[in-house]
Amino acid sequence: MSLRYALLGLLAEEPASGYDLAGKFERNLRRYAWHAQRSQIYPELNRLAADGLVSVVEEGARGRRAYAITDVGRIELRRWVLDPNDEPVVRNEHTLKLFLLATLDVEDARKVLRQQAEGSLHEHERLRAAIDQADASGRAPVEFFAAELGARYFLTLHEWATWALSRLDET
Amino acid sequence: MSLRYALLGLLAEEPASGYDLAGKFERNLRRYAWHAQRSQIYPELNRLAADGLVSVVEEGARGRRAYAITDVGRIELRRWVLDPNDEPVVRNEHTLKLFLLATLDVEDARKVLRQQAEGSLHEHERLRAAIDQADASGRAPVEFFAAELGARYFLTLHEWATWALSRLDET
DNA sequence: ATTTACATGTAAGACGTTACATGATTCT
DNA sequence: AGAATCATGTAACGTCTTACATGTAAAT
Repeated sequence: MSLRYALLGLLAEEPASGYDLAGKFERNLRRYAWHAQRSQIYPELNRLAADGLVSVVEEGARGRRAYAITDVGRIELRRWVLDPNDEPVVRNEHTLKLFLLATLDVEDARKVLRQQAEGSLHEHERLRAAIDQADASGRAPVEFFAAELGARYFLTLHEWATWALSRLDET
Repeated sequence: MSLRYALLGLLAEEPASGYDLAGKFERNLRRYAWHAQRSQIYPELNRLAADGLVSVVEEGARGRRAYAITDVGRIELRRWVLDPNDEPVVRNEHTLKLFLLATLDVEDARKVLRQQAEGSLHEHERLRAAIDQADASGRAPVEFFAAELGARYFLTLHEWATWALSRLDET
């Protein structure tokens, strides 16, 4: 059911079409939080509309339909975000591969860990620069909390990969 | 197909039964890398055996069957782990909720962040203690790497939530 | 005129969850 | 003797992916 709330969350910021939302998933969510294809988004939007959580607010060119979150949708979104939810399920193929590196021989693992250490440091610096630029322009801080978490996450990944490399060197 | 490789990776460490593997998922993978239920693990083990990637190495009490990875399985596991695979898909309900914090009002956001700061510190300490214990008894690298990244990840979450709370207090 | 981007969907099959089903062994 | 844990599975249902299907508007 997370897809439903991801859509509500994106629509809570501004009205958007299914096509727009697919772009938002791609740009803002898929690397850290959630992924969805268009073929999943369109039917779910129709279900959300049928349930009264969103409504069509604009019909544009090429059959475009822009949706907005309703008051009922906002209440339901808030309920879900505030719900403590222990034991959330995580599926991260990238992290899984990092764990399984330890099952390969040392030279294979070293090579990939070096790439990982480098790549995550680069991602960290990219996000940090974007945050600093946004900070300077004096925007509302809460909008950048997610970016800050991303930056810290990639730094942690970098440090972990470096640590894992040193562990492999010990043996 | 990730489940298949998660199983191969765990079996690359040591032979195990489906029941054992469910425990390994629960303890080592589910919070940051991958999750699987027993009802998914047993059929997949049978498929892996049929494909010659694992084999039954022991039949014990209560119908227990321990599997070991085969040479073919090891080759296939290595191929998958080394495969670059850009754009891996992430689904993390917890992170999604953190991203959607921006849609709540400040008091609600504070509430979530306090829960987050407390919960992630607790998880960090739990994992760090488990690592210290494992360090003393010399456990398998896969479990060790997983726990270390988990511990670092939860500490990062804790620090981020604390930072975000202090940011909210500033205004 | 042609290409690119916009725009919405359906269908088949793969993957994952929840509930159900069964029984053996160990611990207290 | 009873409870907890070990141990393996199936069935129904829900979610997600991949391939297919269709057409419009803007840019070059």
